[in-house]
Amino acid sequence: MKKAGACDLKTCFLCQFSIPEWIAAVSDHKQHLFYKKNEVIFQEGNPVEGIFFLYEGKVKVHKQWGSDKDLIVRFAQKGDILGHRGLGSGERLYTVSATALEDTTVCYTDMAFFEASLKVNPTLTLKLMQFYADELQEAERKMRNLVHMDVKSRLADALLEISRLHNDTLFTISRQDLASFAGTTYETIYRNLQEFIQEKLIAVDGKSIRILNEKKLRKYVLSCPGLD
Amino acid sequence: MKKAGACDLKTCFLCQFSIPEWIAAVSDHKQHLFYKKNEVIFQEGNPVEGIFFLYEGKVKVHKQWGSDKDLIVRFAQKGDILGHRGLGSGERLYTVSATALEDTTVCYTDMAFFEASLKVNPTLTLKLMQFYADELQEAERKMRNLVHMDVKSRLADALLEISRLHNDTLFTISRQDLASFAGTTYETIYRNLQEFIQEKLIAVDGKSIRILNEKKLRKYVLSCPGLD
DNA sequence: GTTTTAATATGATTTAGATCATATTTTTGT
DNA sequence: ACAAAAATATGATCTAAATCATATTAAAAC
Repeated sequence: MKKAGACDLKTCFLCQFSIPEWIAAVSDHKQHLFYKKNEVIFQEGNPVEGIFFLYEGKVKVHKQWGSDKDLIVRFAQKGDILGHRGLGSGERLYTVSATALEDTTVCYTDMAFFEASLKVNPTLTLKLMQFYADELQEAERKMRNLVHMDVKSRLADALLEISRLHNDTLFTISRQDLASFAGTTYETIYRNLQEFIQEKLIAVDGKSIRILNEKKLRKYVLSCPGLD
Repeated sequence: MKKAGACDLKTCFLCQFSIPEWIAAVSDHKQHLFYKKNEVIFQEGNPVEGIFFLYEGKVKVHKQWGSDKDLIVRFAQKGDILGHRGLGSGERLYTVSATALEDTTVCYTDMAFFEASLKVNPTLTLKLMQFYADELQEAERKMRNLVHMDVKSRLADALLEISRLHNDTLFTISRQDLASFAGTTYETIYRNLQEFIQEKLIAVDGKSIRILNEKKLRKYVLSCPGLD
């Protein structure tokens, strides 16, 4: 991690929903930080120190299991918040890790200042609350998928989600991360990707994946009597 | 559902964190509702109409899958909020169902009034936000458990969680609900309960379960290199 | 109070997907 | 540029847990 100067005071969640009078204070407390690819931004189990707003780059938010297993709960990108789970009422430890998937710039403020900001800016609190509501819904949807959908459908869902995130049918991701995101193993992902390739729903070249037939892919997700 | 008069204006989340001047307005908008055992309080997919505060009884919050499968994402009890997922930015549809597990009294207000309350009472918003943060952490923890723990460990976790909720080592729950909560099938729960009985970690009499050896049960949950 | 319906009990069978094993290719650190 | 580490490829094997099948019992409904 390297410090990377001040921020523009208008892009991030904190600046966007703070009252104009508060921006000066924000300016004093915020700083840009730079993380290079694969660098850990914060680690599950460590004390919560601050909150991060993603400016540039992509980050995976994941829970680790032992030394070699992992579950990616979310991918974050420009505009997203990281470290907000630390605001709960429990122990102040990060319950997830965040790792940069590419070179990443974040805007950072310590938790004390962020909490002061919440007190001063009701709109900020309200927006953050809505953000949580959305994340919770998504987490519960994924929980249900893990229990009731087979791996192929979950992989289809994961591919569509990642594509949506990149706002592009072409994107790059490691099989390992794909496995951790779909809640399965590398080998199973490998095999199911092969099947999707055969069925001409996707095309793969190295680490990059292109979605060729979104409609059919979506059918896999919906093929079950569930709603969505 | 039956209407059941006015509320005491101090027990629920909404009253507790609203400024005194707002309580009169709350009084005009809140009402007690009564649901009997197995009655549906709200249903996944239906438009969000309001928010509920549990006064008495126990409720399961669940996502359905087809007509016969189910995942219980949470049990709610006295003091808990229901229907808050409706505050997200997406479509205003309930993303979960809520069903009374016993005769239940809730305090209800329509969403428009609750949202007005949030605007007027920053503390309320802040507390709700914290509540969400906790729920999100728990949801993600369960996600990880579903992916990385075997059924027996998840059952142990479920039993401990339900016991904690009841604040008692003795509680009553159907095998089916236990299965839906642990993310597995009735048969698998049945078998694993047998094993726990054999190991003298629990005792079962009809639908009631007593935890005999919390420590060993907890070991099952922690037996893996994960943290918690 | 009897008919339906739902929950429980339990063995037998099947299968999706994890694990293991090993070779090859790609990345990354120095 | 080269060694070490990580990611990928792919077949073979194993197993936890789902599914199926069928009694039995308990709870609701009429």
